[in-house]
Amino acid sequence: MVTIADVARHAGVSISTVSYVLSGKRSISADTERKVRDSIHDLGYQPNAGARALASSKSNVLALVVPLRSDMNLPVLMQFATGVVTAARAHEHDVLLLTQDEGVAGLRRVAGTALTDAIIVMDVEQRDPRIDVLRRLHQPSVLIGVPEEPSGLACVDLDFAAAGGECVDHLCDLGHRSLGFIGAPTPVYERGTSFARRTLAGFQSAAERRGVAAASVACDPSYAGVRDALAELRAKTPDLTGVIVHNEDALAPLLDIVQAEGSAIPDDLSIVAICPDQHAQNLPVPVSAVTIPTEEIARNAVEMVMHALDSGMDAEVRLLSPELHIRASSGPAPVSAPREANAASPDTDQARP
Amino acid sequence: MVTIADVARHAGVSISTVSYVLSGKRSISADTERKVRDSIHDLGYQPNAGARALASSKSNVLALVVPLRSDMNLPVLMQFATGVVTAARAHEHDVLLLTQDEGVAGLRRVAGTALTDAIIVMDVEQRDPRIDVLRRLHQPSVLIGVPEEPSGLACVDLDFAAAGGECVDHLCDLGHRSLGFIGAPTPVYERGTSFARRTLAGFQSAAERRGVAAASVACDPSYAGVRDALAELRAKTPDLTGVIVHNEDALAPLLDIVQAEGSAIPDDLSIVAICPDQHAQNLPVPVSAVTIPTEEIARNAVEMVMHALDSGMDAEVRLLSPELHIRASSGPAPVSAPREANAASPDTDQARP
DNA sequence: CCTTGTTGTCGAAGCGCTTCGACAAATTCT
DNA sequence: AGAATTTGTCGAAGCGCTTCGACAACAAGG
Repeated sequence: MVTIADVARHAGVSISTVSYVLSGKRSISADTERKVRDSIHDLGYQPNAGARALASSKSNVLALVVPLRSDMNLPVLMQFATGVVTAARAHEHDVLLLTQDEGVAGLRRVAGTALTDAIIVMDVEQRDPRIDVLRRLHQPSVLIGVPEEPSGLACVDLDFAAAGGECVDHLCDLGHRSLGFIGAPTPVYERGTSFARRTLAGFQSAAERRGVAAASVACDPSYAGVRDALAELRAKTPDLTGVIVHNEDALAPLLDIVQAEGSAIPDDLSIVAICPDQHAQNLPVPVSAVTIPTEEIARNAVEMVMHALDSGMDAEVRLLSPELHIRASSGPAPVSAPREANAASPDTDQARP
Repeated sequence: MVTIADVARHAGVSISTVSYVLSGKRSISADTERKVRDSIHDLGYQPNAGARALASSKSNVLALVVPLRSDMNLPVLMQFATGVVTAARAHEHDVLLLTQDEGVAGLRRVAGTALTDAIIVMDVEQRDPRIDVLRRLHQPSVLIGVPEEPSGLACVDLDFAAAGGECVDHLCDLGHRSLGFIGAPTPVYERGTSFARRTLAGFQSAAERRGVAAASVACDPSYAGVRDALAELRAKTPDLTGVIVHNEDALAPLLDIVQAEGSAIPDDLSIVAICPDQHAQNLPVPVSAVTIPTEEIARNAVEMVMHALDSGMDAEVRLLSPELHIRASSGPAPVSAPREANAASPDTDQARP
């Protein structure tokens, strides 16, 4: 193994000089710098991470906590994770992967042993037991998601409430007066998962604002689940003409089911989704969707971490604006009710779920 | 920050004694051990990872390289990743996430700086440029997947060739004489991705062994892609009655398309998949499938790494036996050809793609 | 010309831990 | 009983790096 001492000897300078060439923390003459860099290159020197961490109290490693729940959408998580890694590498940092099931102990461990410099947490719940721990930790942290009480914490996320609202507005602008919302599986709401609740709230308040009928259901990621969800929605809102889907796994089944019953999209039923863009495109009917910009969220999270690391933490809640991409799945509301429903009272403001 | 010196003082012993209590590398009297453990607990001592790594030349961190390709199935990768983390934690190790796009440089970096103790690489290609680097690295590594020339390397994977064969056997045992294979997207094969090629090879040789007609196609993960793939398969093998799908994203579309054209599953067409079990279940028709045991593969990979770490590397290729779960999507071959096809010559051994 | 800075380099003191050799004390063997 | 082990503990030497203070050498200011 080549050490900094080897480089110093080879270059005919002192160890500290080599170190300063590497860190740039003191000025070095052009001549010396060249000699040192040549030696580094010739010897193939790579500084030892452990020694560095010990001496500088910086590990240059970020912890990333990913949920391990079967009801989470894995592709989205994976996109986040790789996005975080890519962004972190751009700032000379590496990423340590932690799973949810280590829970609070995992956070304490990586921070307490100084394995990492900072922590990024995904899939935050409204009242998450981890946020108290994070506040106390002597290590900056950034949440992807927004808890009920975000004071003192840095958070990034898509503005899911606005996203829900934007979908409602889009459909209302097309003349729809009766909307349904297909959400995540029930446990996701019961846990108080931040993004799921915020979208639903955004949907509901926008529907109220626009004065349209609105109903919402949770939905299991199976064909049966989607079938039930759609049936329930229609029971609650008989003249349903527009559905907003915030559930990646429900999208494909929904399209099938609707098609199988002989309804046309968007002529009989308009569909708008909230999901990664790529997902909305590769479906038999390209689906209008509010993009979940996973990469951008990841990049923001890393930038906030880096900022916290060198200028001290500030408790910012950064919500990215939603962006609606209109495709073939949404269109003008049908003139008469699409099914046998009573088209008489189109804007009965329905009960919320 | 509490250091080992604080603990030693608090317990009234020397630093080395505390260290030996922690490592168990020398015998300690029960009395001393208790005192030390109490002090550790009272002070909330957590050893500094960097110092440890420096002194012991062990970082207790594993690198995991995940592919970042859009044509890879993300859920499967995510399952691998969490499986590796969970298994690693059971052995007191953490996992550093590297993405493919750092390539060979990433491997050199983590090994050269002693950031990690060992490397696990996913999505290996037949002639992967990384394997040469891995061989030279002074750090053990385990591949998930099997390259063309695995000598000197440790590899784990599902026995995809056997999996392909098992699917063929299952269908042949049910009386099918004309089989199709729907594979990954074309680029996956072009890259020489290990698992994709091995499955295809297993399919082909089993079909030959059983003397049945067989055709295979690559398939894009979109409805159009699947539609084309099915059409191509039927063109090559007119009296097709059984399809083997090695492409998670093609499964749901395929079921739709078949259903939409009025064919019954499995009465007109049997379908067998190679994918994670969970995926095969949550479909409108539960699909017979050879499980991809992601967690078990991950566990094996970590165990091989651990073994290499304390007993030296041995270049084992460990292939896990496939396990077929029979569900509703596969059944006896129809007595007459299902479509307008010529049922005359059922075992024309078709050309391979 | 002497002070006052600047600039570039060096030596040495850690950072917190592991581990080796030493060595009393306790145990076992002749 | 004395020699030979074994057991439990300690001191100290690193591991490879960062960083602080010191200090020549040289430039600029009065």
